[in-house]
Parts: sequence; structure tokens; C-alpha cells
Amino acid sequence: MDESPRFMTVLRPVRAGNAFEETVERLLQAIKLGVVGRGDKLPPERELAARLGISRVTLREAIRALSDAGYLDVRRGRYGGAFVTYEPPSPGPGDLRQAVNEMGVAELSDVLTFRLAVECGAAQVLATTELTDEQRGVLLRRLSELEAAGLDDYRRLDTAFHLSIAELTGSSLLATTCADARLRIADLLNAIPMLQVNLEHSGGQHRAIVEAILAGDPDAARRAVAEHLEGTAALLRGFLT
Amino acid sequence: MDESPRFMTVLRPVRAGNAFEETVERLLQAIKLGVVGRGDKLPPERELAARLGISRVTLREAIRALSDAGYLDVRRGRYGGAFVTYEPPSPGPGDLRQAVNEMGVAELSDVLTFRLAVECGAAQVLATTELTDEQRGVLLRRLSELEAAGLDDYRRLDTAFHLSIAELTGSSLLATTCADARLRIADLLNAIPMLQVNLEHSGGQHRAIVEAILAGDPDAARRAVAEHLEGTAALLRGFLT
DNA sequence: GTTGATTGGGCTAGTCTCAGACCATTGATC
DNA sequence: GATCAATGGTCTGAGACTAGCCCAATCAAC
Repeated sequence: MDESPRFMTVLRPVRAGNAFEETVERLLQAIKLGVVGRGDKLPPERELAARLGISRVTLREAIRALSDAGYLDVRRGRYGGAFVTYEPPSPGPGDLRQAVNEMGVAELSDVLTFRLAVECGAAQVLATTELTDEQRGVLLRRLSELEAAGLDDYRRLDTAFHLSIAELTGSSLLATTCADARLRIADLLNAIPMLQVNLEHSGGQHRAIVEAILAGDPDAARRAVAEHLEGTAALLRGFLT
Repeated sequence: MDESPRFMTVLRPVRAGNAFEETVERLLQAIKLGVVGRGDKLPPERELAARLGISRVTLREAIRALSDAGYLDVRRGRYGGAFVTYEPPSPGPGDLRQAVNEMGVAELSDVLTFRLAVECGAAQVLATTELTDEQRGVLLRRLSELEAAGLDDYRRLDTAFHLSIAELTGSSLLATTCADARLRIADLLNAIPMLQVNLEHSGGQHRAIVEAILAGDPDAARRAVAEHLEGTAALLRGFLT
């Protein structure tokens, strides 16, 4: 690197791609993170275009691409719309190794570090906050939903649980950042086979995170999240060829 | 809020503005964060446009705007270029109140929470890492530079110190995010009068952060950063009318 | 002084993106 | 069966953005 890192950090590209590409990416996020699940309908084109700050033409190109790729089923007429048809594939044993190596060691390391930092940060902040009864309720509800989840709902509810922590801080910047981090490894997480023993292990860690936050202990919250994420991170790193 | 927060988080605008506006914003960041200081030259237009991923036409419009606004002095010919003329103004007593209230309570709270989370996260991650001698050297050098700083260099070196922590984690995503957080309150920080007593106080906190990181104690690192940032945050919140 | 490399200044043709209007289809309701 | 509201499908003209090219100014080196 012949430039200062700060130079590289600030004078980086202002746009990730063109509007069409970014829109496809964003919609794919919504689908893969489970914000809109199988069978759900996206908002009407006019409303969605306004939300995303793009023209209907561009949005329609993106929807068309996702429809062609088999993620969406578009129906016309009243009560029509773009319906999600995608369902995360059950991973085979070789899929994870392939997914990890497609990403590359540098990017994997970057993203795991990023995720660890922002999720620990969010948990710690939330543990520092005076929580209202409503906030406690949301957190406990997400936890119990996750614990009651079947295998096909687990990923979606796990995502919902993790993102709730960031959302409950009240900082939309932080929520956005955590969603972004989660998204960047969504494909890897989806490729991890879910074993009963792992789920039970994760369940304990989720409870520890909630307990630390409710107890107002930021150090414990930080440690619980770090331990939880390090398990996944070590697993992924182990699959680097 | 009649929508789920996750819906709002993911289905948000894909673009902050047009390419021109985003470019102006980015260059202003580089100037206000001190990445390019007074008298320094921006890279040649062709190179800078390539770095930012935009056309030269758009970049030139942005440079023109900043030149008109008095941030840059553009000179033609060999050894010419766009030279930074901006110097952060010495704040008067009313400036801070005005700056804080221009931002508004919701956004201020959002940004402060965001910054707290990501900077604590970065410090904690770095404290967990096995540091090389070179990394230790960079950290100690930034600290000593900051301690030796005069009043006119303090902001710039303070920024450099804080960003170094994120950069040393090796995650460019994290570095970018911390830079972004810092940027969002740059105007507020610049409006805080620098008193000798505050600087000494901050100096001690900076040392505590470095010591915790070098000692490999993530909890202590997290706590030190939180304490440091909470001081500033409380000050800013106090200026809300 | 002349030269030549480097840099900002400016032009053009083409593509991307947008706002807005209008058309086509669907299905619940009457 | 007719109606009508909601929704996707399509077109057009205008503006933003880009790539590539050439011009103009500057100044160190010769």
C-alpha cells in the first residue's frame, strides 16, 4: 500500500454501482434477511420506488431481474404485486467450503471483524441504556420466538433477534450498519448446516446476551456477543482452504 | 411508526443524493477530517475521479463548488492542482449551541449512539488482537503526536488517533464506518472551545485507551473509549436548547 | 529562450435515470 | 355480468452522468 490508509478510507468510490445494481442488491438483502419472507408481497412499485428514492423504471428493471432469477413472482391486477418465492436452500456439506472460498480470505476477515465490532458495540450501548418495559418486552419476545423456532424459520428469527439489539438502541445509523454487516455474511450463514447441538449452544448464548443487557452490564453483554460471534467466525475461518 | 423498524432499515433510499452532492460531501469530509490539511494538494483530477468512481466532469463541478465556497484554491499548469485553503474556524461561545440545534435532537442522539458503538467496538476488537510491533508502534506514535500537538493541530491529530484504532483492526469496513461516524459530528467537535483543562483530561483518557489495548484487555478498552466519548456526548447534549 | 511533461479547462456524443402520463389486467363488490 | 379501485406494463421528453478527446496554462529542465 503506497498510500496512507486514511487516504484510501475517505477517497473511496462514492457509488457502489449504478442505480439498477444497487437496487437489486437491496431487494436481495430484504429477501435474504427475511424482512419479506416466502409468500410475502413487496410494497406496490410506486410506493417502493419512493421508499428507495429511485424511479419506477429502475425499480422495475431490478424486479424483472429478480423475477428472472427466480426470487420473485410478479402478478398483475388488483391484489397483484411482486411475491417472494425464494427459500434459502438447505446447505449440502460442500456448499460452505465453496461459499467461504468464493469470498476470499481478505474479505472474510474484514467482514467478520466488522460484524464483531458493530454487534458488540450495539449490545454494549443497549446494556448501558435505561430500558423501557416495552423495549424489554421486544427483546424477550424476539428471544422466545427464536427459541420456539423450527429449522426452517431459524435463520430468519436469528437475524431478527440480532438486528433487534441494534434497533432498540434507537440509532438508525447503527441499525443500518448492523443490517449491512449481517447481510455481507448472509450467504455464508445460510450455507452452514444447522445441527441440533449447535442450536442448543447458540440458544444458551442468546440467553446470556439478553440477560447481560437486561442486567445493565455492558462488559458482560460485550463478552457474550463476542463469544457468540467468535464461534461462527472460527467455524467459517476453518473452512478456508 | 406504522411499519416494522426492519422494513424501514432495509427498504431505505439507495442513494443519498446525486453524484455531484455526494462528491462535494466526500471532499468536504477529507478536508474537515484533516486527511488533506491546509496547503496540501488534492490528487490530480483524473486520478481523483478514478478513485471516487465518477467522471471528471462531475468531479470538476464539485471542486468548482468548493472553490467558490473558499475551501480550495485551484491553480492550472504543471505543479498546479486544487490546494486546500480551509482552516477550521476558532469557535466562539455561541457557535456550539447553534451547531447543536441545527442538527436537531433526534439526529444528534442517533449519531452519538452510533459513534459510541462503533468506536467501542473497534477498540475492543483491537484489544482482542495479537498486535505486531509495527501496529504497537503506529498506535504509540499517534498518541505521542497527539500529546505533542499544538492547539491548531489538535483536532486533526485527535481524529488521526481515533481513526488509527479502527484502521489497525485491518477491517476497511470498520475503518470506513468509524470515519463516517466521526465525520457526522465533525462540525460539532470543531465548534467546541478547546480549554487546557479539557485537553489534559482527554490526554489521560487517550493514554488509558492505548494502555488497555496494548494490555489486551477488551473490557478495559471498551470502558476507556466509552468514558472518553461520553464526556463529549454529555457536553453536546447539554447544549440542546 | 525552447521544450516537454503535467495539470486544469472545455467540448461532444452516448447512456443512464427520472418524472409523469397513460394503458392493460385483475378480482372483489355490487 | 358490470363496475371500479389497485396494481403492473409501457412510452416519452428532459436532465444527469459518463468516456474520451483535444486545448490552454504553467514551470522545471535543458
